Amino acid sequence: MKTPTKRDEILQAALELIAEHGFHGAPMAMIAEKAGVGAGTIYRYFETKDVLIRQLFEELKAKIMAALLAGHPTGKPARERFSHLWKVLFRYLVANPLHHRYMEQYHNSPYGVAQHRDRLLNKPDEQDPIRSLFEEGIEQQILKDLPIMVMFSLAFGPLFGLIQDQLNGFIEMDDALIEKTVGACWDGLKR
Amino acid sequence: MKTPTKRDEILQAALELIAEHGFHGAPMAMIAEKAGVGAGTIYRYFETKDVLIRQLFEELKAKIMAALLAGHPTGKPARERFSHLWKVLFRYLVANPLHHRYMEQYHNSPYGVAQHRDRLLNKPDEQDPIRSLFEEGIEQQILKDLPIMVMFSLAFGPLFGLIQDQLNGFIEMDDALIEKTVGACWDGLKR
Amino acid sequence: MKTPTKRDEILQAALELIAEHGFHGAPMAMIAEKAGVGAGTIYRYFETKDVLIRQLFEELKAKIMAALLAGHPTGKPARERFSHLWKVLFRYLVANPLHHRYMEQYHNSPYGVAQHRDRLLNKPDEQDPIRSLFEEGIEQQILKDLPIMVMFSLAFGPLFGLIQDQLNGFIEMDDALIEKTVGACWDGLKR
Amino acid sequence: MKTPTKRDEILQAALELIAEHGFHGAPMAMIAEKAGVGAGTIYRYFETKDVLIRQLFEELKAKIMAALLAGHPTGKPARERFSHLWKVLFRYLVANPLHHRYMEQYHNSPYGVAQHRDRLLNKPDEQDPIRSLFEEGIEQQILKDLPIMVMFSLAFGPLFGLIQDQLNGFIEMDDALIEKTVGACWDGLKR
DNA sequence: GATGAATGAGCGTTCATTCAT
DNA sequence: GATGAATGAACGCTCATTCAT
Repeated sequence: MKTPTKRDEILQAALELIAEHGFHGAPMAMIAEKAGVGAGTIYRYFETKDVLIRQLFEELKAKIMAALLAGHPTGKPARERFSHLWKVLFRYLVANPLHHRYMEQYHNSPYGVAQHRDRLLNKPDEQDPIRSLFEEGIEQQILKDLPIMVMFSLAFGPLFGLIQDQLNGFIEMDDALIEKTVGACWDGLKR
Repeated sequence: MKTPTKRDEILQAALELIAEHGFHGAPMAMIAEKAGVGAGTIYRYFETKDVLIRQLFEELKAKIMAALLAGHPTGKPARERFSHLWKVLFRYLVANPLHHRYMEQYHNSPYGVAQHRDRLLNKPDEQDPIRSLFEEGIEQQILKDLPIMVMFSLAFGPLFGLIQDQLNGFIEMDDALIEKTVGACWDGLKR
Repeated sequence: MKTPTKRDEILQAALELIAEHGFHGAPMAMIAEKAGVGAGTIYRYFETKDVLIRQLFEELKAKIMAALLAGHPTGKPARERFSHLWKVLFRYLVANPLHHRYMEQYHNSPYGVAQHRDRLLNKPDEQDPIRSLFEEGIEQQILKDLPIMVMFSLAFGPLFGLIQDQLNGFIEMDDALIEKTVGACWDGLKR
Repeated sequence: MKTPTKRDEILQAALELIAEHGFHGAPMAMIAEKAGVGAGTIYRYFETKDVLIRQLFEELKAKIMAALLAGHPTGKPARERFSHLWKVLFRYLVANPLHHRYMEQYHNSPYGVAQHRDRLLNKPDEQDPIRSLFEEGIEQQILKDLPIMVMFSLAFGPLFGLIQDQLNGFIEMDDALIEKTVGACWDGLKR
C-alpha cells in the first residue's frame, strides 16, 4: 500500500464529485478543494478539465478490465466462464457505485459519443475474454448464431439495468438471485 | 394537425439541442433562437431551465407510453404481446433517435437521479401492459419466477444497448434480426 | 449632440484605461465598471477583448484620418499643404493624448504586428493627401527623389517623437516653434 | 569570450521571448525553460518580473550607447560625426532587431512611462556625443537654433520609423539610400 | 403577452511567486 | 545555490435569469 499521489487524490475527488453531481456540478475549484490541493495544481497533472475527465474514464475502464480478467477460469466450460464474468462485473459495480455512475454519465455525454458500453468490453486489440467466449460458443453451436453486438447486449444489458436498481435501492440482489439472473441471461444466449 | 404552439416549439428546440449537445451545450438563448422566440419568452412557459428539462422528459415519456399502448394486442398470448411491445419500443426509439438520446442523458444525470428507466415502464398508477404481462406470465408459470424488476431488465436491458449501437451505426437491425432478438429475450424470461 | 451609446461608453472606458495602464492593466471588469455597464454587457458589443482592442484602433484611425482631411487646402502649393497636414496632425494628437498613447501601444504590440505607423497614413485605396503630396512633389522635382516610405519617415518621424516629449512635459511647442519645426522637416524633404 | 553566466542566459531568453511575443506573452516559466534554469532561479537574480524587464532595458541601452561611442570620429566636422552616429545606430538596430523591438515595446508600455526614446540619447550625466554635437553646431551657427529636443527628433525620429519598415520588410535600405537619408536629416537640421 | 438587452455570479484557466528539498 | 511543484488571486468569458419597453 503506497500513499496516494497528488494525481490520485485529484482523480478520486473528481470521481466522487462528478459521480454525484455530474460534470457541470463539479467545478475545478471544488475538485481541487476536495483533493486538498490548490486550484492551479490540477493543471500540472491534467491539461484541461476535458483531459481529466477522459483520463479518469480510462483509469476506471482499466480497473474494470483488470477485475474481469483476474481469476478468470480459462479452459473451463463456456457456461462457467460466462457466469464468472457476469458475477465479477456485477459485484465490482455494486462494490464501486461511483465507478458505475461515472461510466454511465461519461457514456451518455458528448465525451463518450464515440465510445460505448459495448466498446468497453470489446477492444479487439486486447485479450478479451467476453468476445472469445461468444465467438467460441457460436462456433461450437452452444450459443445462438447472432452478431457479437447482439450477444453483448443480451448478456450484459440486463446487468447494467439491475445495477442501477440495486444502487437506487429498488432491489437487493442476493447470491441466489444473482445466480438465477445469470442463468436467465444464459438462457437468452444459448441455443 | 394543429399548428405547434410556442410551448411546443420551445420543447422541440430544447430536445434537438440537448439530445445533440448535452444539457450544458444548450444555452437558453440558443434554445430560444432555434424555437424562434425571445429569450425571455421561455420563462413564460417554464419557470427555470430545470423545469423545462423535467417537463420535456415527462412529455417524451408520455409519448413513448402512448406508442406502447397503441395497437396493443390485448387478449393475445403472452409471447405475442411481449413481441409486440418489444418491437414497438425498438422501432419507436430508432425512429425517434432524439427521444432516445434525451432520455438517456436525462437518466444519467442529476436530473434523473430519482427516476429510472424501469420506472418509465412501471408506473403502477397507470395501466401498464408490461407489468401485467409479467405478473400474468409468472402466475401461469409461463415465465420464470423472478422479481418484476429483474424481468424488466432481462426483457428490455438488451433493447437499450442495441438502440445505442444502431444509432451509432455499429449494427443494422433488420426485421429478421429483430425477430430473433425478441426471441432470445423471451428465452431469457420463459421457464 | 447625441447621447453616447453603450458601445461608445465601453470604447471610451477602454481607451482611457488602456492608454494609461496598457492592455494587461485594463481588465474587462474594470472597463465595464468605468463604462457603467455589467461585465457581460461588453460581450454584446465585442466578441472578445481582442476584437474590442482592434475596433477601438480602427475608430481612432478613422477619426485621425477625418481630422487630416478636414479643411485640407487642396490645390494650394505643396509646401502649404504639407504645413497644414503636419500641424493638423500635431495638434490633433496633442489635443487627444489618449489617442496618441493608445495608437503607440497598439503599434508596438502583437496586435499591431502587421500594421504600422506609416500604414496609417498610407492606405492606397483611400484618398491619401500625404501620398499624393509626395508623389506630386517628386515628379515636379520640388522634393528629393526618395522612396515614399523614406519621405514619410522624414516628414512625420520627428512629429511622433515630439508629441511624446510634449505629452511628457519635456517641451512646450508653441505656434512659433511648431512653424519652425515644420520648416525643418520640409528642408529635409525638399531638393 | 567568457561563457555566459546564468544571469546572462536569463536576460537573453527574456529578450527573445518578449521581443517576439510581448511582455504578457513571455511567462516566467517560459523564460526559465528557454534559459535552461529552474523557474525559481530567476528570482535569485531578479526580485520580480518587473525588475527583470527594467534591468534588461538598462543593459540594452548600455550596449547601444557603447556602440555609438565606439569608433566615434571625435574632432572631425559636425556633419561627419552626425553621419557616423546615424549610420552606426541604424546598422546596430538592423543587426539587432530583438533589441529594437524590445526597446520599442518598453517605451510604449507602462514600464517606459517615465523614460523616453530621447532620454536614451540624452543622459546629461554621461558623455553624450549627440548632445555635444548639437550644442556645438548651434553655437557655431551650423545648425538651426532649435531646442535640443527638437533637434533630436528631427535627427533620429526618421531613423526609428525606417528601422521598423526595414525589419518589417517594407523597404530595403542599402548603403546608398542610407547615405541619402542621412543627408536629408542633416538638411533638416542645418541652417 | 413577448421581447432581447442587460446583468453578474461563476466558470475554466493562467502565471508570478514561494518554499521544501 | 538551484530547483520545480505548488499555490491562489485574477483573468477572459458564459449564460440563466430579469425587467423595461
